[in-house]
Amino acid sequence: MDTPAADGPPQQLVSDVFARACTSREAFEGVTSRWSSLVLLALAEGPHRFGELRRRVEGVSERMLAQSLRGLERDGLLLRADAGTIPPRVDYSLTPLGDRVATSLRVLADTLEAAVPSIDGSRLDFDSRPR
Amino acid sequence: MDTPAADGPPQQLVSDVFARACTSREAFEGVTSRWSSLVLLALAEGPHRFGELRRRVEGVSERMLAQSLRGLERDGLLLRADAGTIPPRVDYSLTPLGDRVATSLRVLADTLEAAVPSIDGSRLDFDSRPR
DNA sequence: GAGGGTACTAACTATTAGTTAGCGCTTCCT
DNA sequence: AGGAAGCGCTAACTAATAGTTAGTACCCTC
Repeated sequence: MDTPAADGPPQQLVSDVFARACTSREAFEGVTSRWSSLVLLALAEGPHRFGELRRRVEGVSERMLAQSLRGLERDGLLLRADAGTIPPRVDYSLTPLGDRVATSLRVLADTLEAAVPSIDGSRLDFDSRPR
Repeated sequence: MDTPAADGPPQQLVSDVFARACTSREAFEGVTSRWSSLVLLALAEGPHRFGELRRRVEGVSERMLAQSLRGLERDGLLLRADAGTIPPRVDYSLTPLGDRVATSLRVLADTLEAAVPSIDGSRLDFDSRPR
């Protein structure tokens, strides 16, 4: 942060995902990690309880789900609302930042879903090639 | 693919990232995996050679870079052009699909880069909270 | 002629993800 | 009334995956 007398456009991005120690890279890795991205996608459809997420995100274990939720909560992408009742009830919902992130992930997922035939073809071709 | 006589909008998405065995989920995981996403981001800035990518993507090992490149090539997201010369020269560039994917990742990265102060604050707050 | 760059790969180890079991409590089914 | 299932986790253990080190065969610069 050494911009002594910068009078250019309001804000300049000083953070860089390519930089190993940058918060944005850590957050990027957190967001794109296997289960977190799917959790965000699920929450983009509306608030969910723990068990609902577990069922929605096919194949996630309770351990990984809990871990992903903690990470996303820590980065301020989602809100955890513990009703404090018995039996327990905890609701998860996206913050505005989480919603923006989830929106980009949705675009990505849509692109990939639409490209499935192309991808399948490419894989077949690649795998049939020698070496 | 069981849409016997659908006459609605041209194409309907039948693939679902939430489904464990779906190609789109596999591709999604491939694309969002730790190094692949960074490689795509780097290639979005233009074609790169192996060594250039290695230097651009801070912290990647040659093994992981090679592995990521194979995966992305297999899914048809990038093109590998081996000059066949000695010393070796291999150029990597994005396909149209890879470019679309990289664009979404760029949006995601921009969002996160801009949110760094917010994320740092959230982390500090989260970590200072008891338990 | 020593050192570094080219694009990798094989073998080994550290880290991380996944599995299993359990917690105290409630509600449903019989 | 007894048993099973669901709730939201967590600890301990194991399987998978990521990262590290070293090596390849050749070239160019100092």
